[in-house]
Amino acid sequence: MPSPTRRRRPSQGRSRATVEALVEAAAQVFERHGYAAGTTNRIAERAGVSIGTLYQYFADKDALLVAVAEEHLRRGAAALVPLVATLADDPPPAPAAALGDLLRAMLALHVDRPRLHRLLFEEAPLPERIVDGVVALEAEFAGRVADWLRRSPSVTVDDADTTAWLLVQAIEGLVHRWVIHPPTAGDDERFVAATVALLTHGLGGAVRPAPRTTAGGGR
Amino acid sequence: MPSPTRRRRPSQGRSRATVEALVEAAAQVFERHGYAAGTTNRIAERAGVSIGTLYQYFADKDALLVAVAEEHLRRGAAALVPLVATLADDPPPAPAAALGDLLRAMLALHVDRPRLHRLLFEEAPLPERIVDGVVALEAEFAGRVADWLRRSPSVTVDDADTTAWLLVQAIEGLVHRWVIHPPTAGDDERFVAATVALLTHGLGGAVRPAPRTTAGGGR
DNA sequence: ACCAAGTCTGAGCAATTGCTCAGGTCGTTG
DNA sequence: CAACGACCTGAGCAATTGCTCAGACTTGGT
Repeated sequence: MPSPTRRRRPSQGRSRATVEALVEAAAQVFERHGYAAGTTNRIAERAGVSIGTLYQYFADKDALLVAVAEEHLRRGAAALVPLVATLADDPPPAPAAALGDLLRAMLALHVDRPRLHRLLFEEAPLPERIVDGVVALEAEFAGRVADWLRRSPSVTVDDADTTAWLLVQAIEGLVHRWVIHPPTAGDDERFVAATVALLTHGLGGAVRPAPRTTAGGGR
Repeated sequence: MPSPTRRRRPSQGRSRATVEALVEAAAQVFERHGYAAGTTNRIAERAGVSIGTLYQYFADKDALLVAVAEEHLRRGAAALVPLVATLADDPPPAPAAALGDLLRAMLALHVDRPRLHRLLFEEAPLPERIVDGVVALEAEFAGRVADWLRRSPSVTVDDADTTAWLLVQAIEGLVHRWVIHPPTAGDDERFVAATVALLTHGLGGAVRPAPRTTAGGGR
């Protein structure tokens, strides 16, 4: 039984290359034109095959989108799952280090094709199956983060579950907004430093080495 | 000269009511069906007028979307601008109170029609004029927040500008995600409390009344 | 060389949809 | 009442687009 997104299984090397080219072309066309204006004819043309070939491997336009989303998700999970797993280490990783690593990993996942992820999960009509998968993955991450918060001696939060959810959502959302509308061009480390400081110490954070005892804002 | 989004200016009371009904119908139809599937015929039907009437007041489908966006923005600005203005008070408002007020105001703006704002600024093809307006408003807010951070004696951050940007984006993004995918149903105060705690004190925050003096990163 | 299965082609069908326009209805003014 | 303009109607046009199908080309095994 073929995958629900595929119509025909490629068996020879030639057709496997065709399918790869189609998924890549779909990602490019969707990224550039959006979902509605990303026509199947354009995708086939971009992939260098005819429209008939496209419909031999994909049941409909949605199947193409799903294939792109699955590929994107696969890469994201591959990069983040091991990182999140380290939160279970003993002793638990320090907040600043852990959050910085996560932020840098998320940034790396979004530097190229920044519009694609947004398109996949906000603009385009992904089937519930995929959306549920993402929600489940986020929930799993939040659960592991909550455990980590509870096990960390330097962390004292009232509501570990809600705070963990906030952390997961904030990291994902802020990285997104940063890569799409950066207020200052490209200074990624500045973004990471400020975000880590905000999340670990809040507005009272960023204590400089040996600060004056007088009151005074930063800088 | 008519507004660029309008074709004909309504002069009598009857037609003004028609235009209002059309904008409201467009908001409902776009919210329910998305932009692409929100057909102009359906909007006209929902508003109780014929398709011809719709095109007497709106040049094209985009003009309808722009009218909805402008209305939405008008309400948002009306609710948030006065709140942000209080950040310039002397003495500066306490972080917890100010952030809590902003969060509650944002929540109130999104409890009904949670999908609409997302659709307007993420799915639909808004003209640059509108997007630039939003970016400018966010930038103005971030500027006022940065000033407030610098003037607040209890706040010590390294990079007030970047932190202010992070606060604005985090509040907007987290409220969005909360109203669309709340992990636990509807406990808004819990969300506000946890967010305020995270943003003001970070992971070392939420000091319970009379905590022990034992080790702990808390402040 | 031959053939069966795998692979590819692309003109065109069916359905959707944004939008027009010729003509109708209603309210207001002289 | 008459007439003018504001307002409204809705069948249908033009263009787009997802997708089909009948047949041609390629490959690999015998």
